[in-house]
Amino acid sequence: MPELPEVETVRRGLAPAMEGQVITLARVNRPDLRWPFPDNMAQRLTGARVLGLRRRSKYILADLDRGESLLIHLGMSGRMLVSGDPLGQFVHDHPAPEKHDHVVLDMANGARITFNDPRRFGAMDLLPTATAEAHPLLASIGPEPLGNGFSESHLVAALKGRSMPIKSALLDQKIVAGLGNIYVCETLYRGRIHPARRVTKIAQRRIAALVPIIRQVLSEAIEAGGSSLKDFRQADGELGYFQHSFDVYGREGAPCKTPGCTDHVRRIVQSGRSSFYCPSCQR
DNA sequence: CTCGGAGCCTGTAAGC
DNA sequence: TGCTTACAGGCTCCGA
Repeated sequence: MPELPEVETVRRGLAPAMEGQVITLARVNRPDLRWPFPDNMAQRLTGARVLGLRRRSKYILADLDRGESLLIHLGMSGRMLVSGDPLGQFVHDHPAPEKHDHVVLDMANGARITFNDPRRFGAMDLLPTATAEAHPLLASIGPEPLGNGFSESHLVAALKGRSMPIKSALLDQKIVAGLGNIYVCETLYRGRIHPARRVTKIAQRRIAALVPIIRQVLSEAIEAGGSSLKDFRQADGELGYFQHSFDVYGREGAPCKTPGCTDHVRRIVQSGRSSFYCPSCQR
Protein backbone atom coordinates (compact mmCIF):
# COMPACT_ATOMS: atom_id res chain seq x y z
CA MET A 1 0.00 0.00 0.00
CA PRO A 2 2.12 2.81 1.21
CA GLU A 3 4.19 5.10 -0.93
CA LEU A 4 4.00 8.84 -0.45
CA PRO A 5 0.51 9.34 -1.96
CA GLU A 6 -0.98 6.54 0.11
CA VAL A 7 0.62 7.81 3.30
CA GLU A 8 -0.66 11.30 2.58
CA THR A 9 -4.11 9.83 1.98
CA VAL A 10 -3.97 8.06 5.33
CA ARG A 11 -2.82 11.25 7.04
CA ARG A 12 -5.72 13.20 5.61
CA GLY A 13 -8.14 10.49 6.64
CA LEU A 14 -6.83 10.38 10.20
CA ALA A 15 -6.77 14.14 10.68
CA PRO A 16 -10.49 14.77 11.38
CA ALA A 17 -10.58 11.88 13.86
CA MET A 18 -7.40 12.78 15.72
CA GLU A 19 -6.41 16.43 15.46
CA GLY A 20 -7.22 18.39 18.61
CA GLN A 21 -8.38 15.22 20.35
CA VAL A 22 -7.09 13.62 23.54
CA ILE A 23 -6.09 9.97 23.35
CA THR A 24 -8.23 8.60 26.19
CA LEU A 25 -6.72 5.13 25.99
CA ALA A 26 -3.82 3.65 24.06
CA ARG A 27 -3.45 -0.11 23.87
CA VAL A 28 -0.37 -1.90 22.57
CA ASN A 29 -0.87 -5.58 21.87
CA ARG A 30 2.70 -6.72 21.30
CA PRO A 31 6.16 -5.45 22.24
CA ASP A 32 7.36 -4.61 18.75
CA LEU A 33 6.79 -4.29 15.05
CA ARG A 34 9.93 -4.03 12.99
CA TRP A 35 11.69 -2.68 16.07
CA PRO A 36 10.71 -2.72 19.74
CA PHE A 37 8.21 -0.04 20.69
CA PRO A 38 9.64 2.69 22.93
CA ASP A 39 9.42 2.17 26.68
CA ASN A 40 5.93 2.61 28.11
CA MET A 41 4.50 3.67 24.78
CA ALA A 42 0.88 3.04 25.81
CA GLN A 43 1.26 5.10 28.99
CA ARG A 44 3.04 7.90 27.19
CA LEU A 45 0.25 8.13 24.63
CA THR A 46 -2.68 7.80 27.00
CA GLY A 47 -3.96 11.24 28.03
CA ALA A 48 -1.95 13.13 25.43
CA ARG A 49 -3.65 15.55 23.05
CA VAL A 50 -2.86 15.32 19.34
CA LEU A 51 -2.00 18.83 18.17
CA GLY A 52 -1.59 17.94 14.50
CA LEU A 53 -0.63 15.31 11.96
CA ARG A 54 2.30 15.84 9.63
CA ARG A 55 3.86 13.75 6.91
CA ARG A 56 7.54 13.45 6.02
CA SER A 57 8.23 11.11 3.13
CA LYS A 58 6.40 7.88 3.97
CA TYR A 59 6.23 8.68 7.69
CA ILE A 60 3.35 10.21 9.62
CA LEU A 61 4.16 12.34 12.67
CA ALA A 62 1.50 12.99 15.29
CA ASP A 63 2.61 15.95 17.39
CA LEU A 64 1.44 15.65 20.99
CA ASP A 65 0.98 18.29 23.66
CA ARG A 66 3.71 16.80 25.82
CA GLY A 67 6.64 17.73 23.61
CA GLU A 68 6.70 14.30 22.03
CA SER A 69 5.66 13.15 18.58
CA LEU A 70 4.43 9.72 17.56
CA LEU A 71 6.23 8.47 14.45
CA ILE A 72 4.26 6.03 12.33
CA HIS A 73 5.49 3.98 9.41
CA LEU A 74 3.15 1.60 7.61
CA GLY A 75 5.84 -0.66 6.15
CA MET A 76 4.48 -2.85 3.36
CA SER A 77 1.17 -3.98 4.81
CA GLY A 78 0.25 -1.44 7.49
CA ARG A 79 -3.35 -0.17 7.61
CA MET A 80 -5.14 2.41 9.70
CA LEU A 81 -8.79 1.77 10.49
CA VAL A 82 -10.96 4.57 11.84
CA SER A 83 -14.21 3.57 13.54
CA GLY A 84 -16.72 4.76 16.08
CA ASP A 85 -16.84 8.43 15.18
CA PRO A 86 -19.93 10.02 16.76
CA LEU A 87 -20.39 12.44 13.85
CA GLY A 88 -20.98 9.49 11.58
CA GLN A 89 -18.04 10.27 9.33
CA PHE A 90 -16.56 6.85 9.89
CA VAL A 91 -17.91 3.41 10.68
CA HIS A 92 -20.31 3.92 13.54
CA ASP A 93 -19.63 0.77 15.55
CA HIS A 94 -16.24 -0.61 16.43
CA PRO A 95 -15.61 -3.73 14.36
CA ALA A 96 -14.52 -6.96 16.01
CA PRO A 97 -10.78 -7.01 16.70
CA GLU A 98 -8.77 -8.72 14.02
CA LYS A 99 -5.55 -10.62 13.86
CA HIS A 100 -2.57 -8.24 13.60
CA ASP A 101 -4.32 -5.31 15.32
CA HIS A 102 -1.15 -4.15 17.07
CA VAL A 103 -1.95 -0.69 18.40
CA VAL A 104 -5.39 0.75 19.23
CA LEU A 105 -6.00 4.41 20.11
CA ASP A 106 -9.35 5.50 21.57
CA MET A 107 -9.98 9.22 21.12
CA ALA A 108 -12.06 11.55 23.26
CA ASN A 109 -14.49 12.14 20.38
CA GLY A 110 -15.36 8.45 20.29
CA ALA A 111 -13.19 7.60 17.32
CA ARG A 112 -10.97 4.55 17.47
CA ILE A 113 -7.78 4.27 15.42
CA THR A 114 -6.56 0.70 14.85
CA PHE A 115 -3.13 0.00 13.39
CA ASN A 116 -3.13 -3.39 11.66
CA ASP A 117 0.01 -4.77 10.03
CA PRO A 118 0.27 -8.48 9.12
CA ARG A 119 3.88 -8.41 7.90
CA ARG A 120 5.06 -6.18 10.72
CA PHE A 121 7.50 -4.20 8.54
CA GLY A 122 5.87 -1.11 9.99
CA ALA A 123 7.17 0.89 12.93
CA MET A 124 6.16 3.28 15.68
CA ASP A 125 8.37 5.42 17.86
CA LEU A 126 8.12 8.38 20.21
CA LEU A 127 10.59 11.21 19.81
CA PRO A 128 11.01 14.80 20.98
CA THR A 129 8.99 17.05 18.65
CA ALA A 130 11.67 19.74 18.65
CA THR A 131 14.29 17.44 17.15
CA ALA A 132 12.04 15.20 15.09
CA GLU A 133 14.05 15.66 11.91
CA ALA A 134 17.11 14.32 13.70
CA HIS A 135 15.47 10.94 14.29
CA PRO A 136 17.62 8.20 12.72
CA LEU A 137 14.86 7.27 10.30
CA LEU A 138 14.45 10.86 9.10
CA ALA A 139 17.93 12.32 9.44
CA SER A 140 19.44 11.29 6.13
CA ILE A 141 16.52 11.17 3.73
CA GLY A 142 16.32 13.50 0.74
CA PRO A 143 13.92 16.35 -0.03
CA GLU A 144 10.16 16.10 -0.28
CA PRO A 145 9.35 15.63 -3.97
CA LEU A 146 6.40 18.01 -3.75
CA GLY A 147 8.34 20.63 -1.80
CA ASN A 148 10.65 23.47 -2.75
CA GLY A 149 13.77 21.49 -1.86
CA PHE A 150 13.25 19.20 -4.82
CA SER A 151 14.35 20.79 -8.06
CA GLU A 152 15.95 19.95 -11.37
CA SER A 153 19.31 21.14 -10.10
CA HIS A 154 18.95 19.00 -6.97
CA LEU A 155 18.20 15.83 -8.92
CA VAL A 156 20.97 16.40 -11.45
CA ALA A 157 23.47 17.09 -8.67
CA ALA A 158 22.31 14.12 -6.57
CA LEU A 159 22.77 11.74 -9.51
CA LYS A 160 26.08 13.14 -10.63
CA GLY A 161 28.79 10.49 -10.53
CA ARG A 162 26.36 7.68 -9.75
CA SER A 163 26.48 4.60 -11.94
CA MET A 164 23.42 2.71 -10.75
CA PRO A 165 20.34 2.06 -12.89
CA ILE A 166 17.90 4.98 -12.85
CA LYS A 167 15.29 2.71 -11.23
CA SER A 168 17.53 2.14 -8.20
CA ALA A 169 18.40 5.82 -8.02
CA LEU A 170 14.79 6.97 -7.82
CA LEU A 171 14.05 4.31 -5.18
CA ASP A 172 16.94 5.65 -3.07
CA GLN A 173 15.25 7.66 -0.32
CA LYS A 174 18.42 9.74 0.16
CA ILE A 175 18.08 11.14 -3.36
CA VAL A 176 14.38 11.91 -3.16
CA ALA A 177 12.10 10.80 -0.33
CA GLY A 178 8.76 9.11 -0.84
CA LEU A 179 8.89 7.27 -4.14
CA GLY A 180 8.40 3.50 -4.11
CA ASN A 181 8.30 0.77 -6.69
CA ILE A 182 4.97 1.74 -8.27
CA TYR A 183 5.55 5.44 -8.77
CA VAL A 184 9.12 4.96 -9.98
CA CYS A 185 7.80 2.64 -12.70
CA GLU A 186 5.11 5.15 -13.65
CA THR A 187 7.59 8.04 -13.62
CA LEU A 188 10.05 6.28 -15.91
CA TYR A 189 7.28 5.36 -18.34
CA ARG A 190 6.24 9.00 -18.61
CA GLY A 191 9.89 10.04 -18.86
CA ARG A 192 10.46 7.41 -21.58
CA ILE A 193 13.56 6.07 -19.82
CA HIS A 194 14.35 2.36 -19.54
CA PRO A 195 14.49 1.35 -15.86
CA ALA A 196 17.81 -0.47 -16.27
CA ARG A 197 19.49 2.48 -17.96
CA ARG A 198 22.53 3.62 -15.98
CA VAL A 199 22.32 7.14 -14.64
CA THR A 200 25.68 7.96 -16.21
CA LYS A 201 24.29 7.27 -19.67
CA ILE A 202 21.28 9.58 -19.45
CA ALA A 203 21.44 13.12 -20.79
CA GLN A 204 21.11 15.83 -18.14
CA ARG A 205 18.02 17.30 -19.70
CA ARG A 206 16.25 13.93 -19.55
CA ILE A 207 17.12 13.64 -15.84
CA ALA A 208 15.84 17.17 -15.25
CA ALA A 209 12.63 16.36 -17.09
CA LEU A 210 11.86 13.72 -14.47
CA VAL A 211 11.29 16.38 -11.79
CA PRO A 212 7.97 17.75 -13.06
CA ILE A 213 6.91 14.21 -14.00
CA ILE A 214 7.50 12.97 -10.45
CA ARG A 215 5.49 15.89 -9.10
CA GLN A 216 2.68 15.21 -11.55
CA VAL A 217 2.53 11.46 -10.88
CA LEU A 218 2.44 11.93 -7.12
CA SER A 219 -0.07 14.78 -7.25
CA GLU A 220 -2.44 12.78 -9.42
CA ALA A 221 -2.19 9.80 -7.08
CA ILE A 222 -2.90 11.93 -4.01
CA GLU A 223 -5.85 13.44 -5.81
CA ALA A 224 -7.19 9.98 -6.68
CA GLY A 225 -6.63 8.73 -3.14
CA GLY A 226 -8.35 11.70 -1.65
CA SER A 227 -11.45 11.43 -3.75
CA SER A 228 -11.93 7.69 -3.52
CA LEU A 229 -11.14 7.85 0.18
CA LYS A 230 -14.39 9.68 0.76
CA ASP A 231 -16.40 6.92 -0.89
CA PHE A 232 -14.51 4.19 0.81
CA ARG A 233 -14.90 5.75 4.21
CA GLN A 234 -18.66 5.52 3.82
CA ALA A 235 -18.27 1.84 3.13
CA ASP A 236 -16.26 0.70 6.12
CA GLY A 237 -13.94 3.39 7.32
CA GLU A 238 -10.70 1.89 6.17
CA LEU A 239 -8.18 4.42 4.93
CA GLY A 240 -5.54 4.37 2.26
CA TYR A 241 -7.08 1.82 -0.02
CA PHE A 242 -8.23 2.67 -3.50
CA GLN A 243 -8.20 1.11 -6.93
CA HIS A 244 -5.35 2.50 -8.98
CA SER A 245 -5.16 2.89 -12.70
CA PHE A 246 -1.54 2.54 -13.75
CA ASP A 247 0.10 2.91 -17.14
CA VAL A 248 2.66 0.13 -16.62
CA TYR A 249 2.74 -1.13 -13.02
CA GLY A 250 1.23 -4.59 -12.75
CA ARG A 251 0.39 -4.67 -16.46
CA GLU A 252 2.90 -7.25 -17.71
CA GLY A 253 1.92 -8.46 -21.18
CA ALA A 254 -0.80 -5.83 -21.59
CA PRO A 255 -0.68 -3.38 -24.52
CA CYS A 256 1.33 -0.19 -24.07
CA LYS A 257 -0.93 2.81 -23.54
CA THR A 258 1.13 5.21 -25.63
CA PRO A 259 -0.93 6.22 -28.70
CA GLY A 260 0.42 4.57 -31.80
CA CYS A 261 2.60 2.08 -29.89
CA THR A 262 1.84 -1.58 -30.63
CA ASP A 263 4.25 -3.03 -28.07
CA HIS A 264 3.41 -4.64 -24.74
CA VAL A 265 4.44 -3.99 -21.15
CA ARG A 266 7.36 -6.10 -20.00
CA ARG A 267 8.48 -7.06 -16.48
CA ILE A 268 12.10 -7.41 -15.39
CA VAL A 269 13.56 -7.91 -11.92
CA GLN A 270 16.10 -5.39 -10.61
CA SER A 271 17.58 -5.82 -7.16
CA GLY A 272 14.82 -8.26 -6.41
CA ARG A 273 12.04 -5.82 -7.32
CA SER A 274 9.77 -5.96 -10.36
CA SER A 275 10.11 -3.20 -12.94
CA PHE A 276 7.38 -2.70 -15.52
CA TYR A 277 8.09 -0.79 -18.72
CA CYS A 278 7.45 -0.56 -22.45
CA PRO A 279 10.55 -1.69 -24.38
CA SER A 280 9.58 0.45 -27.39
CA CYS A 281 8.80 3.70 -25.59
CA GLN A 282 11.48 3.54 -22.90
CA ARG A 283 15.14 3.68 -23.87
C1' DC B 1 31.89 5.56 -0.47
C1' DT B 2 29.07 2.75 -3.93
C1' DC B 3 26.23 -0.94 -5.30
C1' DG B 4 23.70 -5.40 -5.24
C1' DG B 5 21.76 -9.03 -2.77
C1' DA B 6 19.88 -11.25 1.46
C1' DG B 7 16.79 -10.89 5.03
C1' DC B 8 12.97 -9.43 7.94
C1' DC B 9 7.47 -11.35 8.33
C1' DT B 10 2.82 -13.09 6.85
C1' DG B 11 -0.72 -13.70 3.45
C1' DT B 12 -2.35 -14.72 -1.08
C1' DA B 13 -2.38 -16.57 -5.63
C1' DA B 14 -0.63 -19.50 -9.06
C1' DG B 15 1.26 -23.94 -10.45
C1' DC B 16 1.63 -28.93 -10.08
C1' DT C 1 -7.82 -30.89 -2.38
C1' DG C 2 -3.16 -30.31 -0.79
C1' DC C 3 1.48 -28.98 -1.18
C1' DT C 4 5.05 -25.85 -2.99
C1' DT C 5 6.66 -21.75 -4.88
C1' DA C 6 6.64 -16.98 -6.17
C1' DC C 7 5.53 -12.66 -5.03
C1' DA C 8 3.96 -8.45 -2.48
C1' DG C 9 3.74 -1.09 -2.61
C1' DG C 10 9.84 -0.78 2.56
C1' DC C 11 13.91 -0.59 4.61
C1' DT C 12 18.41 -2.05 6.84
C1' DC C 13 22.43 -4.59 6.94
C1' DC C 14 26.40 -6.80 5.07
C1' DG C 15 29.98 -7.96 1.89
C1' DA C 16 32.39 -7.19 -2.53
